[in-house]
Amino acid sequence: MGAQQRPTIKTVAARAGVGRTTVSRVINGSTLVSDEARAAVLAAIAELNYVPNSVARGLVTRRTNSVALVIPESESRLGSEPYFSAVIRGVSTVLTATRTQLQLVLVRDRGERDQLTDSVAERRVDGVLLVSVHEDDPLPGILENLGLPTVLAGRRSPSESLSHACSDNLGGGKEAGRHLISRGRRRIATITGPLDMDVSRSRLQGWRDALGEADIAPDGRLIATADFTEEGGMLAMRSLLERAPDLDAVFAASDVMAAGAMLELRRQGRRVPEDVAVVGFDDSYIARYAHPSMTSVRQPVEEIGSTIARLLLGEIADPGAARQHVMLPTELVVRDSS
Amino acid sequence: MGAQQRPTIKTVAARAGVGRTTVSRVINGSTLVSDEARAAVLAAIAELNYVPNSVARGLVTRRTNSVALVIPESESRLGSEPYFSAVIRGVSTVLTATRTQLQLVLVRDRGERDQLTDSVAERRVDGVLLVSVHEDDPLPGILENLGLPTVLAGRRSPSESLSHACSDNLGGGKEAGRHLISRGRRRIATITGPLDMDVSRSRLQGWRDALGEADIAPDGRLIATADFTEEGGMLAMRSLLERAPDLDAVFAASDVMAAGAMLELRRQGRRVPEDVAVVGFDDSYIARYAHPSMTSVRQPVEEIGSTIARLLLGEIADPGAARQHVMLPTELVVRDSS
DNA sequence: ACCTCGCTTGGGAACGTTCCCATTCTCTGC
DNA sequence: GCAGAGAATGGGAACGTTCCCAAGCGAGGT
Repeated sequence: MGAQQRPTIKTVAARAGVGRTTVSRVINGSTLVSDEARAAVLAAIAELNYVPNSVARGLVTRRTNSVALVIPESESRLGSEPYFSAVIRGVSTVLTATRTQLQLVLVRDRGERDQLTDSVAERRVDGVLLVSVHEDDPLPGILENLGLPTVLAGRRSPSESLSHACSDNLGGGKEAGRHLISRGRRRIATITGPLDMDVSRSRLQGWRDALGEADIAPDGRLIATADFTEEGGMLAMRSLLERAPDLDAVFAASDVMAAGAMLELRRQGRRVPEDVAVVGFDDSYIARYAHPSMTSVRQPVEEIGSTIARLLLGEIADPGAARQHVMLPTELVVRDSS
Repeated sequence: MGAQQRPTIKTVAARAGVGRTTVSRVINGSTLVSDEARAAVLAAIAELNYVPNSVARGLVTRRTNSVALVIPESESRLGSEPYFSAVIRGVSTVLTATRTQLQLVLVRDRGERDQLTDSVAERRVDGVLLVSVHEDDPLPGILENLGLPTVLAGRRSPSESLSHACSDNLGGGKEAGRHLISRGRRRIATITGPLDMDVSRSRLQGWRDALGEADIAPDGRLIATADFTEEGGMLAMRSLLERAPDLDAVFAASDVMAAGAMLELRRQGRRVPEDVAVVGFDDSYIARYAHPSMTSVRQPVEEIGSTIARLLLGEIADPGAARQHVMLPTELVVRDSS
């Protein structure tokens, strides 16, 4: 039972006493069908428990009603990095509403990336969402050449040509800097992400702008680069303390790195926030669970997810349409670490 | 450019000077092809940059090389619940290695679930992975009736008939109980998950067993049920403290609930671990980030993910094979909260 | 020298849809 | 009463692959 031959559009047509085409028209909501024919078809569909075969449909329509969401797993582990989970959630919300399937692709290394482009070339998806792209990432270019609609979460540079949604990283960094200054701090360090990513550069620039506004002279010893991991944040903090032992605040470009920094601060006997104030970025649960709870720049990650999904669906529906760039606001959430 | 007509198997055949079938044979690795024909075909494929159309292939083979991973989003938000991220990671690892696509389905409510069964009926996937099933969940039965290979992470009951992988929840609960007893605690409470889930019942039973071993009389006032959320853990803790103010330890069936419990304990002025020892379950980053850091029962979540993926691929390859049940060991990780 | 067997090969059919087009039927207007 | 328009309908072809089967072609055995 259960596994017997499933009905096709022909079976339905026979049962309803009409032709294949009429059934197809009913399924696809064409108006050029008489009421009685439509009723007969709908009855037959219900009786036979018929569901159209989406693969056969895809062969002729050249549409799969599914999009890929590509997440680079190498650099920031899904799970320890709540950012990705939130993006997935936002994307999924929009896709489910439009009955589009979500193909999740975790890319760990180069080999897997090549597989990905194959899979995309196999026309298994109508479009691609890319998260966390580096400036020199070849993937967006490849996809563009394949003529496949592509939308980014984040951007490769401020002049990004592909459609994308990102948060106001410059503004967020500036807000973090201003906040620390307003708390009376003057030796304010920063831990940035990889500098080949626009997120990192923008947040760094925001921090610089805030310091500039307050006429605090730039000091290279107060800048350390890490890789968005806790371990990296720890090491960066250590290096900062060596080069600038008198620092009294640090702005990290992610909560995870800020958590690593706080670990190192405690290890070296510096109190947070009394000796060193800390501000993170993301406002994930890590900020809430941290001890002391962490001040952090909130970015609307789930909304980024839903936005890129919406942009992609638009681009699939109308490939000729103009590319769109969306920037979402950030917001400082003040807690005990600053 | 880029979007011009993509080559088909016919184009390749013409270019290589052979028939369609020979090209197909080369692609699918048949040995019944002469070396020179194979060489010609491979050359043509390379020159034309040909990639087989997987949709057309799927139409005749009735295989899509993609499986669905279904995650109920309602009860435990992806992201705040690291369990799901880890499962996804494990699943993805195995699938990528076998070039199988992963369709991620977040199910929020009944309506979305119905869509899911439709989508499954449309034959878009070769099999389904279900996470976090409740005892009376209709989905496994529906899928079984559709004749679609189905594998569960976790089980509906100890006599689960479908293939599944789960961790040794009974053993884990027992270990947690024994540990607290070994710390000299005697009034040991527990916060369980929903009792219509086997995970919850098994962990509870393990806790009971441990208490029984130590000849501690059961006491209903020491049991509270929550829903695997932080909020729920908080409320459960409050209720426990009301009913049994003399409790000196609590075992929560998840880290998230344990975190909620710790919050409530602190609010009521009980020190952890001096007044009340706390043990969680999962050993997620929440346990590490908690303050004090949390003792927790580690379960190999990523391995559960890779196991169910492997089981599903096996079942797809050989639908007649016997169902398999895998139980993975847990391990107590002792930290400062106990 | 002929038959047979095994290795290669390629054409036809099928998978289940949608789209194009021709056909039938009905109704309107003169 | 008849031409023409427009609505409704259904058959054929196509989408790009795989599978079935028939056929070509040497070689080896009798």
